[in-house]
Amino acid sequence: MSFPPRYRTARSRSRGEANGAESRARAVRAAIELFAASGFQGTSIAQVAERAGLSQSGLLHHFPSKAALLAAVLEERDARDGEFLTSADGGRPLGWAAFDALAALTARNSTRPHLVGLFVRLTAEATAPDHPAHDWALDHYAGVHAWLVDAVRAGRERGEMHPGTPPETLARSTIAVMDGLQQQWLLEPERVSMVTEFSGHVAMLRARWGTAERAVVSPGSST
Amino acid sequence: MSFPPRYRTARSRSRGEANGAESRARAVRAAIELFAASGFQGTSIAQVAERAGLSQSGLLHHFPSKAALLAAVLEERDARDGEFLTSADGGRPLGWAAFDALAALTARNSTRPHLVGLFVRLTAEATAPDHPAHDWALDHYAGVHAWLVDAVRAGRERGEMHPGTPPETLARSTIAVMDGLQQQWLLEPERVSMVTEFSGHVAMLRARWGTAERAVVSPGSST
DNA sequence: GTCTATAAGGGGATAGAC
DNA sequence: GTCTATCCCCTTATAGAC
Repeated sequence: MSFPPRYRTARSRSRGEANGAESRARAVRAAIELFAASGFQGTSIAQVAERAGLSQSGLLHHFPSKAALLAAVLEERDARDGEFLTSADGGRPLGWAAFDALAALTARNSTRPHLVGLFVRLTAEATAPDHPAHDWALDHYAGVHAWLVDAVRAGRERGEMHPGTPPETLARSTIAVMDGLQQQWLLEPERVSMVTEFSGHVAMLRARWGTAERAVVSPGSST
Repeated sequence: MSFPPRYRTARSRSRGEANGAESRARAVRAAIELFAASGFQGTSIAQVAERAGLSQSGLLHHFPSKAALLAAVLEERDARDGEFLTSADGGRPLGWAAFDALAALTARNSTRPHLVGLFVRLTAEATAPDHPAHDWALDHYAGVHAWLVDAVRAGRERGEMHPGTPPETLARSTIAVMDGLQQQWLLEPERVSMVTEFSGHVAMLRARWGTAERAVVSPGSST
């Protein structure tokens, strides 16, 4: 049992000691930024250490290997945007509300290039079965896909969506649009607006699968 | 001036000599496969050399640097699927025909995981401004985007598509769907059918933006 | 908890023989 | 056109001092 918040004292600081948890957190933040910019394979732990203000071995004290550092990074990432897809009360948005939640997530993402870069690069690398983030990628997609499929089923039952709406296909392609837009936006941030394009996509889905209960945009209208 | 097709003779073979063009081509093929599986950063030129049946220096005789090898790989890739988006007579498909051409390309791609892996990994890496394939990625997206925008404009003028159809947004999101599906398919080839999902997407676009001149799928129908 | 030192190997690229 | 030998730097990881 240790007393939770240990702050640095003048004495400990002069001896080069720091709060371990603090150093660890700095390292994770540094790793997110560097993995985001150059990928996991394209980043060395020495670079991460330098940005975190640690020596390479100092860093490896907190994470036994580079893969362990990656695991910590992924955990942090999921924590940061998993909260976004569940409301404060733990309930999940259903029907069109789920698509609106994704649009909101896209809007937030467009202010966080770090996290987007991390995601785009990592999912591409992690396609390889032997990549340390491979299982994470599988879990991630399984989770989002199931979440969205459930939301569409609920939307159908509530009468927000046509009975013929295909949940799997809708989920799959919507996730694909998000990922593809992130990729294009990273490449040319000034030319591509993730928010506009994704909102357009959702509007189109509403026009195709929405029922009269909710706004159906007719061809030729703006927005 | 050299006499174009130089074949290996028993004598040259015994001296360890081979047709240069042949070795070069083997190297490019090997590089495509390895870059596809592990990315550019994740592949060493020694690995490429081994697969091509050359020593590392033998490989570097044909390509002065690893980046030069990458350039050759990208050139080869573009040659292989650029032909697909222009008809035999050099004309380009317009209106819905362009989307059908993309669907056909998707079908072909699903038999060529090598090229898909190459594309997905490389475009993700190449998002970084200092990546050797960055300019290629910019050109690639600019080209496909312009191609599709033109096709949609033509479709509107022909009356195949509603006058309110937004060319840029439609192009952007369709490309995003393709890229995103490729990514998901690479991760789980057995669970994801690029062809089915992309065709579904195109069918939805027809339902939303198509005019009576062409089939409009009504909600609830299959396919 | 953090450091220096070092091991042990891989990376891209060059020189020069054949 | 291809090879062997070599250079030099960067990589991950460990040992042990403080």
